[in-house]
Amino acid sequence: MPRVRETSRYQQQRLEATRAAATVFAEKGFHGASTGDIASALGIKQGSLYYYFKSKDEALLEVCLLGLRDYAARMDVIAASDQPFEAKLLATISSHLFSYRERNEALKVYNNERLYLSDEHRKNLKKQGTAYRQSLEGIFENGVKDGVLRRDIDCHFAALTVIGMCNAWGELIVRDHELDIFSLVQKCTALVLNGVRSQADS
Amino acid sequence: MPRVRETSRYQQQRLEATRAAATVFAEKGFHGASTGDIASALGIKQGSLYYYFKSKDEALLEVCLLGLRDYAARMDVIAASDQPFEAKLLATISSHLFSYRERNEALKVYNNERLYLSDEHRKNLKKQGTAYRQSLEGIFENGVKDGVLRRDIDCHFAALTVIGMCNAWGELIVRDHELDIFSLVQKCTALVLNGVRSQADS
Amino acid sequence: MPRVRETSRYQQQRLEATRAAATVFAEKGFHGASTGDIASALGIKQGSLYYYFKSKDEALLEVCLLGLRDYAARMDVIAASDQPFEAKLLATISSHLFSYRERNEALKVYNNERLYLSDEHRKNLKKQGTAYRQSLEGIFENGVKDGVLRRDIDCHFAALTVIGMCNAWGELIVRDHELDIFSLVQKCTALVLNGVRSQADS
Amino acid sequence: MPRVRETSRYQQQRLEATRAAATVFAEKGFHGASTGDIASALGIKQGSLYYYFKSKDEALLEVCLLGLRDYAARMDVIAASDQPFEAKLLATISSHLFSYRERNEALKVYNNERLYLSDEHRKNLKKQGTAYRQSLEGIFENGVKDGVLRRDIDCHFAALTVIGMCNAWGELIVRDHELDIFSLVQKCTALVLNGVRSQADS
DNA sequence: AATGAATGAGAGTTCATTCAT
DNA sequence: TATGAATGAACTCTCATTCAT
Repeated sequence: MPRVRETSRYQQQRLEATRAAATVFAEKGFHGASTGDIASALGIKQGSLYYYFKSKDEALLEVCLLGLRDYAARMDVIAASDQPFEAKLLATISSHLFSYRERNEALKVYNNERLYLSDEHRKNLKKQGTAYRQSLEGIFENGVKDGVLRRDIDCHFAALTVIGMCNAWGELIVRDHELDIFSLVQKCTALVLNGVRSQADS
Repeated sequence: MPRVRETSRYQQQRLEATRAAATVFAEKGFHGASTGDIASALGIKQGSLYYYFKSKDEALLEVCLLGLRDYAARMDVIAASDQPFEAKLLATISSHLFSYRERNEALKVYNNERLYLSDEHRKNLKKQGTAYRQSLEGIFENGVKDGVLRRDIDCHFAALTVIGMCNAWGELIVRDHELDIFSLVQKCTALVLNGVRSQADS
Repeated sequence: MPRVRETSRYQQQRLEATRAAATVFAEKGFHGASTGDIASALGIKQGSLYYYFKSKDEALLEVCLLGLRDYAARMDVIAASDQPFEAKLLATISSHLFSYRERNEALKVYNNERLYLSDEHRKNLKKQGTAYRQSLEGIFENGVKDGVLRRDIDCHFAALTVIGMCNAWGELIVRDHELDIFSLVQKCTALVLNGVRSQADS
Repeated sequence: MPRVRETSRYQQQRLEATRAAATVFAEKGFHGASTGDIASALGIKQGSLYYYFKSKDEALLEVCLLGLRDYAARMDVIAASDQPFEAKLLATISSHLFSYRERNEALKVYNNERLYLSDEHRKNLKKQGTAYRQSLEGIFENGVKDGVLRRDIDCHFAALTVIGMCNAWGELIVRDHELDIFSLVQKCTALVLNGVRSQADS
């Protein structure tokens, strides 16, 4: 079998399979989903799945990678730009929330199921996740340095909170296809920036 | 002669079993955890678990109920009190985050695994979850009415976001036993109230 | 524990337990019935059953013995009497069919479940069953000898057939409590004696 | 490209599996037999059995259907023919008894274990069983109408008795592979027709 | 005389995985 | 490129049985 697996046709099919796996894992969870479920979603037979993935575990890895694709990279671009803090924050939230739409359910799977990966696979992923958080943390730190943000802000805490908030909304985005993400991004950014209290009060 | 399964000894043991199940489900997920895992955590044999639960599904239900115990009730008390908005918000976040400590990992399990409950069991739970969100939403609405909160706040959005944030932090609380929750509560409340931007800027 | 098990009170209770077991075995079969089912039918707890039976197997043995009680003995009496063949046949069928009413479902259990007894227990029972058939066979042989029965009758076959017929009706008797056994006995006897063909024809 | 489970190879193997199940159920009863027993009899591993049957219950259903295959249909043919009563009776008994040989032990299983089928499966079977009895009853009724049978015959009773007798003999046929069924059929028919009493006597 | 509690063996069932075709 | 067939391990659940109380 001469390098069939490098064919672009093969890669195309494999991506389809990964997407199907993402959908199934997102709905039933990694352990709750069977290889048969994924095969069904693809319209092939159970055994045939192994033409695309060496194991169920590898399928999960592929889904996670798909979920993260461009994720950290975009974050770096945002962090490196010389926009003001507000714009960077909005870009971050926007990038994060839109991922949930574009990437099918892969990002949700990454969030919820990645800890079921084999140790080896998980290590590789971890780097990217950490990089993302650190980029965001850096943005906050710069915001403080520039005097745009309050001085007593805990940047680590703030970064984690933004990510957590985005992931919480991500769950709802995946579930509700009608949700207007543009307006959601606005609201999230505004909340993080200004809080809910009326300015007069403070 | 008290009926068997109402013995306080029995109920006591059953609670222990529920706690063990919470720990195991939190770590491995419902489908990833086996009844053997739960039994091991309890120090009994696998089959003996069925003396306390009719099925694995019932165990999950009990864990979810434990996670929600007093949850909505406390929320009602907070909502009904005549404290100012800030105090209510802090009380809510505090109640939510401390639940993650007190209740073992049950609340985390409720958040992540409840959708694997049998349909019937899930229906019963749903009410309590909805009630919680509505209480919180009411608090925000009153805040707006009283002029404490900005007029353009979307209360539904705000309530969901606060819950989402708390749950995101809850994950970390469960994972890191050293985390100082008091300070976490302060930071969360401050962020939601004031946002991160320095006042001068706005 | 000084010979409590010989108390007549104990024996009384044990008989009750055996009857309950008969009912349950008759309905669900030996393997389909659980010791819990029997205990429930008796109104006691599962473990308590072992006060009356050393094992489930012993319970089955007791039920079979109950089903056979007086069974072979009555057959001997009938065979030894000097009534004419017709009377003996009617007595046999009558004794057999009424057993299904009187003995609760024990005789049905004996017929259907005895082969699940442990080897040792089964051997003991076998004697009684064989004796019954041989007695009946003897009655037929005498009938032939006396010229009451046709000469070309195969007595072994005839005996087995009568027993089979009675057991087949026994199933229905157990199931249908309204069945009029008197008239059933008449019909069965008549059929065996005269067949169904109108006399003119032969 | 024929659908998978309709392959003749698959159907062939499934029939083999059903036969194996019949043998095992006949010997140990439905509850007493394990799926492992059936698999062993087939020469495959226990789990592999589920490639052919969705559940043990379905296996029982298949066995029952096999036991009844052509059963009612043959009865209809016999009833519809214009042979004299005697010939119809002989054909019926012959058909019934030979089924016990041909169909492996499936008919015995149908008789003894069908009540352990799930409710739904049992309903479907019931029709066929009832049809058989009614056909036979009709034969008797015609016999009476034609004057071949005695006028006071209870046709319902007679039909049930013949079926019961055949089933009783069926048990022995299954157990004893040497039994001469031709002669058995003769004896059964003669007994039902003429009874055992010598003609002079009546 | 009976029970609460536990056990361990075994059942039915599912499923990831393999492999010849 | 995909499938039919099979496997073996794991899992949930049931149950006969034991025993201290």
